[in-house]
Amino acid sequence: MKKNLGGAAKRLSDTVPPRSGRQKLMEAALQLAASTRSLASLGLREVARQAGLNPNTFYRHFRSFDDLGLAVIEDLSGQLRQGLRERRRLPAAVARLPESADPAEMLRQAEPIVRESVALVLDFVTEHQQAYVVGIRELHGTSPVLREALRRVFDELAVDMAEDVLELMRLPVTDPRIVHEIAAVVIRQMAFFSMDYLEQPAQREAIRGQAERFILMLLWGALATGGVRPSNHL
Amino acid sequence: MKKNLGGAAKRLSDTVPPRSGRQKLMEAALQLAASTRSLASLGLREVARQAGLNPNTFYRHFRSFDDLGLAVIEDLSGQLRQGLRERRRLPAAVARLPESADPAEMLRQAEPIVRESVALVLDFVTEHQQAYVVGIRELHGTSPVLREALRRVFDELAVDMAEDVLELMRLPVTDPRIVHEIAAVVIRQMAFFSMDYLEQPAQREAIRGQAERFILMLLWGALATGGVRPSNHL
DNA sequence: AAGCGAGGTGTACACTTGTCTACATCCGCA
DNA sequence: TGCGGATGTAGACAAGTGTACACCTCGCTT
Repeated sequence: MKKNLGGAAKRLSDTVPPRSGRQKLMEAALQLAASTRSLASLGLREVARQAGLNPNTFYRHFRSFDDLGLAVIEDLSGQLRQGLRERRRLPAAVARLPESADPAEMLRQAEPIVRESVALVLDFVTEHQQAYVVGIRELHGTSPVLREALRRVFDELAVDMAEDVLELMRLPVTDPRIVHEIAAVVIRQMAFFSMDYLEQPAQREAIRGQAERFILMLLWGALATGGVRPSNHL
Repeated sequence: MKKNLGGAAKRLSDTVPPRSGRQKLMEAALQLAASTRSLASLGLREVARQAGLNPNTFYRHFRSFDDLGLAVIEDLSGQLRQGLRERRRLPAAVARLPESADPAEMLRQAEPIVRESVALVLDFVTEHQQAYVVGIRELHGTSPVLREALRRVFDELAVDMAEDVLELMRLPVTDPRIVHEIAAVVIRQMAFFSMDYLEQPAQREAIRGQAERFILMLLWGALATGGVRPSNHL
């Protein structure tokens, strides 16, 4: 049993364009999880059936269900991170904030960037709806392995975002750890906003506004309490 | 079928110290869900076994699994809301913020209240760990019924909190909708912080600090952008 | 005192599940 | 040419599942 699986799992960048077996199973699992239940509680036979494959074929590619879940997450996280990074370069060219000593002025100019970023995230989750929903599910799901993996994905996103914010906005925040902390908070909150956005299409504009306001408020607070000395503008 | 359930459910303050049947099942489900899988994906027989009851007895009390889930959520949400409300009255007597035109001064005085509130929530989730974990799981779970129910629970908490903030802190925020919006954001974020808090006992003090900073930043931002006119202190 | 219904138990059936062993392909390489 | 490993299929097994029907036993009401 062990020999077959080990061999199959190790082939990474093989010539596998006829997306067969492994990939079919992963797609089937994702589709099923998005529409029915959680990734971790899927049935082996169920997935195989959906993929149009024999139940036993599963064993050839994955040794456990967490194994499948990890593969799916890894795959998706790659797509997601790359997708976000690609598009994020756009607004960077559009507007680069000048350094300013006045937080109010700075934030007024940051507003369009925030608006653009929020739109970017919401468009992205709309486009990859099922993958996103599954991801959120598993983030609080039952499998510690998947939880940990997804937590890392989110944290990577937060790091990316923190880098961008530092570079793009030149916020006068002294402690980079604080920036990362804020980024993590924003990412998590955007997870909620995104779920609302997907689930309540009628309220989309309102939710978008909430997200923008939230981020602006937080930036304000960050500048006031974490960056510049409060006495500066009081 | 309907008559049986209704009759059993209506007995509230009856002489039911022999917590029997329905309650046993609910406890079993909660315990099982906390340690093993999600509420919605539990087995009928599994729960009955854990409760030391015959599988068929389940039918006498609940007509479906969502039914059980709803009952559990309703029960817990009652406990939680009441528990929070009870304790929240304490700091109200301790420190009532004086009205002040200076946001910085106001927030400096709000700090202990925030600290106290954060401690309150974190203590509470620690005390009701399994119930809390299950709740979070189902908030993003597969059953739309339970998701909706939990969303409502969280929203009620946000309303409570908004009321308290308005009364306790006398924040000069004009639009009460904004207060509620902020409360909702804080509640959700506290959900994440609480999970971290429970899962990483070694980091507890750090996480507590993050939560406090987050709320203070947000309050700052709210005062600056949503409440008082920005020109006031700039 | 009789009857009724709520709560609880036992048994049974059809079905799904994970896993095992055995058999059939295909492709690359000696 | 033939061989080995990776991939996929077929059938079978015990165990677990949801549900249905029949039965028992209290506590109440009339």
